[in-house]
Amino acid sequence: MSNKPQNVKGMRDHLPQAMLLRQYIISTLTGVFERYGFEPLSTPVVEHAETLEGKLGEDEKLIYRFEDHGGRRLALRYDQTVPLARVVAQYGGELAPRMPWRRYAIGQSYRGERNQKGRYREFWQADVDIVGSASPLADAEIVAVLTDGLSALGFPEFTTMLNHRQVIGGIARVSGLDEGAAGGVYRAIDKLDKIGPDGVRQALLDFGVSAEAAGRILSLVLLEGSAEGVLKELSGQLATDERALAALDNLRAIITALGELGVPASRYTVAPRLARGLSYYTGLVFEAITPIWPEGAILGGGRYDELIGLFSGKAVPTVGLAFGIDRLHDVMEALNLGPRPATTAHVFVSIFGEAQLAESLQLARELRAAGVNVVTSLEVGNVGKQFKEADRKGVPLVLVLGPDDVARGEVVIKELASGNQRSIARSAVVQELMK
RNA sequence: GUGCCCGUAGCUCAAUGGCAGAGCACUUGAUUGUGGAUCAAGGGGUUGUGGGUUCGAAACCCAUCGGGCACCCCA
Repeated sequence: MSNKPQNVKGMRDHLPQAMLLRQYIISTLTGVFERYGFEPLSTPVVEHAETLEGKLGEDEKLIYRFEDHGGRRLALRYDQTVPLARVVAQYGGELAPRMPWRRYAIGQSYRGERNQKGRYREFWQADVDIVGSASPLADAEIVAVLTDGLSALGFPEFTTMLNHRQVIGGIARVSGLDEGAAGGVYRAIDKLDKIGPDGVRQALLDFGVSAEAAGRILSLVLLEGSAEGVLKELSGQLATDERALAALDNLRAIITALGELGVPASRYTVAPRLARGLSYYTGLVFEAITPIWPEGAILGGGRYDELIGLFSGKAVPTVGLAFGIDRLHDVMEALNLGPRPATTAHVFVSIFGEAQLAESLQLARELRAAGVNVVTSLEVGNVGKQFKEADRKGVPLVLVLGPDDVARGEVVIKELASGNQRSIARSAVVQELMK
């Protein structure tokens, strides 16, 4: 530790190669969010510990807590959702004209888990929420943003699994379970993809669920196929449970709106097995999955109509989702998606010799003023070495202003990848490179 | 948070108790108007860190920091 510095466990450095892709992801998603009229919000990563406490259920043990110099009990934010709730309560009047408020927030959150691939103690999320609307249109719009976002990033294959908290609740109730037992049952169900139907059956029996009830739960949870078909089957099976029927109506309305928003039916399924851990969800829940990332969801979200009311005292219906930037990055890396520039500079301006120094820097200035990313040599002379530097750094173009070129009023532009070079008029260079 | 595996040059790895090495990368030169290929030379290490065992430790033991995997949970 003393000689070789190391990062803090689970907290990662992002070197330029990684950052270029991460910034692409962030700017692409930002573009999608703003096309839907979402507005940016930024809050500190540090909150009062009590702001985060009492919102997350068992996950609270993962919160980073500490005391500051003044003895205040503080915590690093666990997600962007609870801070959003705080902001809505704190600035209610100021935000009122924006309601229903579409807001996005991109930044890091912290969870004290043991890290694994795709799971870090500091991680970035792009969080998108619609605050102050209970309309199924809002739920559908969030799913549409999800679909557009992944499409804009170039994901070829992904599916969003949709479910509703009261469908899961209904399954538990018609199987004769009380609400108290439901939590463990949801967790068992959520593992279906990992442990298989028999594993879930065993887990249910271990929870004390009767064999008959376990069989019934399994048959419901295993339903799949077209969204329409699954909804119809669930309606029959859950006919005695009013809340579940209302939930199914809600899902139908959301799916109808999805169609109107242009989300193709191939992009989503109704999946009764989807539970999701966060305790604050009250309605729609969803997760996007992609076949090449079996480790888990690359994003997830849902409706949480009560969380924001915990601070403000009145219910503020809200639906939202979080893109996991780190997982998106890992998947895109694996699939070779997105642009892969080696560096930010597009043009390397070499400096032939002392006599050409001013002339070369002047050209660089003009290019920058025109919006071209330019790096200049910091060494004067030895053009061969300068070419080597440009090549090593991955800058695509090298400009040479040698004595002969300057005398002719020309500049040599060489494209390193192809090796092609040509000489063009000095006066035309800026125009040429702006293309 | 629990369990298991791992940490040697910038990177990938070798050396299993007895001289710390290779490939790639990097620097310089062959090449004073042009990178990549080739050839030659060179720099680079307290073997993550601290302690212990031993005549002798990269190797064995303990602790610690970091990485990976499975639980758990999730983005």
